[in-house]
Amino acid sequence: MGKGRAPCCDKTKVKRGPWSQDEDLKLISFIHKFGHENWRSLPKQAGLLRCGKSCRLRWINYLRPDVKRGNFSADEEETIIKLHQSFGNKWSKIASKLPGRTDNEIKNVWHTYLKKRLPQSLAEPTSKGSLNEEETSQESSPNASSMSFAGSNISSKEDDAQISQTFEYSQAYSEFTGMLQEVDKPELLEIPFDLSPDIWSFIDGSDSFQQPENSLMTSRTLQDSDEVEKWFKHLESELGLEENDYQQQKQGTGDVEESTSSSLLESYELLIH
DNA sequence: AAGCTCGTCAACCGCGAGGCT
DNA sequence: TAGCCTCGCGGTTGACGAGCT
Repeated sequence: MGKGRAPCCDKTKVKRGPWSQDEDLKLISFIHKFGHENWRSLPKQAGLLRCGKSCRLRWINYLRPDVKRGNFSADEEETIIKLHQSFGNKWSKIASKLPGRTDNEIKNVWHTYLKKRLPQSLAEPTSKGSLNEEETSQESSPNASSMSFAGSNISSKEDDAQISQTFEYSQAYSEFTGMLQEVDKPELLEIPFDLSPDIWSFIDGSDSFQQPENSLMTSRTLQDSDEVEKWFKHLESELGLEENDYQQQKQGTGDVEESTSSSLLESYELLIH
């Protein structure tokens, strides 16, 4: 380890607190275009006054397309309780067994709700060391980085075995596994309706992204105009926008842009959930 | 209606792990 | 091998809304 800890960012120069819709859009569209190879440099390249950690958290916990929102089902709650018995406060571990759920979300649910539902004895994990050393060493596979969602890495075989023992409903578990494999496919990151770069420029209201030098993302090929048309037709129906509005936005008046950016974000959320 | 308390959840913080030079 | 850097994790905080007095 190095001496001292370099601050992750200059806290006087970054924005903190809740994210605005505009920031969300910038982050979404940047990641859609270029991926998230380097969280530290991402905010600068995306034109965000945020620290990389903040961007990463926002993406993982809220913005990524496969994140499942809304109340936890009884099955999910049951699963969390059982997994907590096995793993203790290994929230990312637990999250990896619940497709679309994030460690943060599970942690919150546990502390605010599930823990209180259980008798004291059950609210504590069965043993501190239930997650053995082998498992721990296998946890952070470096190659999980490029598309590693906090909640969607495929588990090791040892984990699988343990989980299978933990679950009585092994069938449900195998369904989970199948879903996880799906979720781990990078292409599922894609936002519905494959959009052309032009559209993304329009959505975030600028062409100001700095192309990362070593971006892994291949540049998107221009989609045929049918796709674009489909997208706008969909937006129009979702948002009740007139085609005129689109023309105005292309010319770019501030107010219209702002309201549209929020509408588009809503639309995006509608589409992915 | 106003003030207070409590619950929820998004976001922040600090640390350890591990890769790279 | 040491130092540096980034990422991911888990604990904690704080804003905000709902319910209660």
